[in-house]
Amino acid sequence: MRMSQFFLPTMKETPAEAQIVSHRLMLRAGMIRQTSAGIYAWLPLGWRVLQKISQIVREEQDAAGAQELLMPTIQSADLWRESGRYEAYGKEMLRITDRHEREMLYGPTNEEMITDIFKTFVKSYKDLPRNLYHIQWKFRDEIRPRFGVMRGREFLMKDNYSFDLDREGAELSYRKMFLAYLRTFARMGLKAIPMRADTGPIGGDLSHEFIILAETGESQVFCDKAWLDLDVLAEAPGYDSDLKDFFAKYTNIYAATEEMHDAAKAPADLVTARGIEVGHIFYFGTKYSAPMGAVVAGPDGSPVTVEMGSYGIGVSRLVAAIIEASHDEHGIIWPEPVAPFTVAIVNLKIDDADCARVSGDLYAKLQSAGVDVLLDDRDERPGAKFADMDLIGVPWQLTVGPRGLKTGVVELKRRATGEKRELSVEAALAELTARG
RNA sequence: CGGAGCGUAGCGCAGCCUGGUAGCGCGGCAGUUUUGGGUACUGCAGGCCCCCGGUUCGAAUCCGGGCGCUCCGACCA
Repeated sequence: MRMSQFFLPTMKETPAEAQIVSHRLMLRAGMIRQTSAGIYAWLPLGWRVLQKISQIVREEQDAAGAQELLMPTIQSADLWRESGRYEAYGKEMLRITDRHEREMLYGPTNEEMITDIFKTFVKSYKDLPRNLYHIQWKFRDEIRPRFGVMRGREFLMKDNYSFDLDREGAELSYRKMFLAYLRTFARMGLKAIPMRADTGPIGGDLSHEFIILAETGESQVFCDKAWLDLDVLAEAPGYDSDLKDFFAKYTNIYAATEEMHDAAKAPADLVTARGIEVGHIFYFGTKYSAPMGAVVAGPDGSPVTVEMGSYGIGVSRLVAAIIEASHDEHGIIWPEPVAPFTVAIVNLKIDDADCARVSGDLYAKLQSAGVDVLLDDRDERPGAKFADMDLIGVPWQLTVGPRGLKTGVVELKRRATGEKRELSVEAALAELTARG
């Protein structure tokens, strides 16, 4: 992307309404635009990040055996009457009436709809297990939306639903999602810690919240110091195993939210920190399948009510959560896997022939190597360019200026550490091509 | 949902008390200048002063009603 063409409205000043650092930085970096209380438009830079995050979520869901589909945002009230939640859900549900006076709603979640789809088509135990997911906009009419996309009313969520013949199968599905979530967050550069949770209105008796640690997190959490050294990507077993040992290991290390914390059970090496909830998984048995009649024929021909679980990741919240966990006074520090661009080329002097030629050449070669690259070809002062790059947090920043080119070098800066190195154009190209 | 505020240029704000030509900084545009971490100067453009009604010769300003937004608390992917 050429920055001169890119729709990127960055700001020097911070809008007054933004209270937390991720909200301020998202506004200043031109990622979002508020359109109503708790409702945001995603501008091109923000949308790129949202897609990067969605893609990682998608890859891990697919690897765990879940299949993607897409359900609508608007649902029928009748569907929710089947589970009894139409009345139970209260004012958080946005209710809509269509031109025929039919009662509709903007989905806050999809248990009813997926159960309806499932029961229509799945009639035999031979078709189990099934795990279906989608990434779709949800609406929950929060009393007080705040903190930007961290607690918006409309938000993008990955939600999926598992269907199994018995509790044993359902628990295996649960463990697979447990692993998938740990891997998903780890791939985004986050330390996410699963904590036993209340099941709340969704119901059920087995549930974990995934909480990432960030100084500015909303809630107090407690965990064993051992969590900080775990590397799930290095040791995780495959999805074809039963995952029992893995699950036991990870659930036996102490971790608790403030509500569940028990000082008597806490280890000596206790870390007290702030956390942000980015995912939540539930096993809830037949809570929806029973009232809605999701029944299959078992091996002996008799009807079996299926065992279900549901699993959610707040995709749009993750954008803010990552910023909360990774920023400095200059701006965002994107972990490379979710960065909107991996590399930025800063042409310091656009009317200098050498600068234009070298930066244009680097840009073309990196692009054809499949690297997400941003070329700053704007007629701005160097200070403004550097400030913008740090604000939007591009992990690798390659500065091409007349001073360096005299001796054939460019400067490569790593956003995360601030480390700068001078190297030849060829060496820079080789190093950055490897990041495609 | 209880409490507290705020709506004036794209953003941050002053003006309102005490009614009389709508302002400042940032940003934008043009130019000069500068050129390796948000340069300086000059000029220009940009406003249904949230909406509706009332008072008044005259309302951004006073009064009434509405709408929107924010903050603090109780609740939440």
